[in-house]
Amino acid sequence: MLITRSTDYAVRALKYLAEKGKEASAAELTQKLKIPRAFMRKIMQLLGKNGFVESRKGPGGGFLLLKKPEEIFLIELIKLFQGQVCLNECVFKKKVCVNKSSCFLSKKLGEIEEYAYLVLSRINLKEIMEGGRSYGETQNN
Amino acid sequence: MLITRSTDYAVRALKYLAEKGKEASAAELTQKLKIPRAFMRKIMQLLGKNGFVESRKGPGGGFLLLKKPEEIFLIELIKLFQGQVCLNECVFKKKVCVNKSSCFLSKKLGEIEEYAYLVLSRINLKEIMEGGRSYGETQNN
DNA sequence: CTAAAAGATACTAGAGTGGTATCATTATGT
DNA sequence: ACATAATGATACCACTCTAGTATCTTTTAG
Repeated sequence: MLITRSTDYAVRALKYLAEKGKEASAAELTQKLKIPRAFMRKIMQLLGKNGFVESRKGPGGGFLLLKKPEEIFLIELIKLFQGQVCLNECVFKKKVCVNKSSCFLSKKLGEIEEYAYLVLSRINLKEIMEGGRSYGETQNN
Repeated sequence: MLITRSTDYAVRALKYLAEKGKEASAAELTQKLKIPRAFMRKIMQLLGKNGFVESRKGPGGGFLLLKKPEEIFLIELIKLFQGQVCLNECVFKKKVCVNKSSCFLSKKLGEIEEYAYLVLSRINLKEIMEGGRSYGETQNN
């Protein structure tokens, strides 16, 4: 899949932090974004380890956004939560044929991959926040 | 994933049948294409049920291609072996957000999806056969 | 010192993919 | 008629990935 729930939750959480402009705890994120708590915590930990947010323990602690929204690109989050995006190999996890250079089908799939990679590389959090007011504000699953 | 092994095997089998121009048994396909026999049989059965090939039981029986290579589109095989391809919903199985109309991210993912769908819809077996001589002739996995 | 937070880590459930196995059915050739 | 060679139908298995849970430890505010 192009985007998994983990990546999506990460985007929602970062968006929330960016809009709030202040620290927020996992409990708050859980409540506001209606994401399972334990899952949210795991996601925040990974975001913390990778420099997207800073964490503070203890009462009143929580997570603080470390980057500007325009510096956070979707492709980074996809790589972080769904694994390395290696062009012409695993973006869509195709295992089609060994003769990549000469195989027509592989070339066509590669084109799709490149297009996807390009689009995903350009999307940043700022755009997501501006482009769709509703993103992350409602959800059913 | 964009293309699974089942779909890939189906393409290889159809390509083989098209090149041979005559009936071939599952045993022959298995041997020539180096695809696990039981798996190949399952794939051929599905191709048979869906009008791509005709099957003949009994000694000397096998499978005969029913369509012209240029009439077999990759998207059909993908739908058959990987499920319905519903635009803006399941091509990449994204479950991102409910507000599809207003969500920026969903729109962008939809663009990728559309592009992929378009490319896949245009690829037919004839092109695959002509475009890459090596397709299906070697494989390691 | 207590409680509230995050850190670390291990575990579980369900779905999808890739593949196997078995028995039933049909057709061929002698 | 009969043995055999083929497909049809169907059930099952192993592995991986995603989504989510649970538990125990560490840090820190008041």
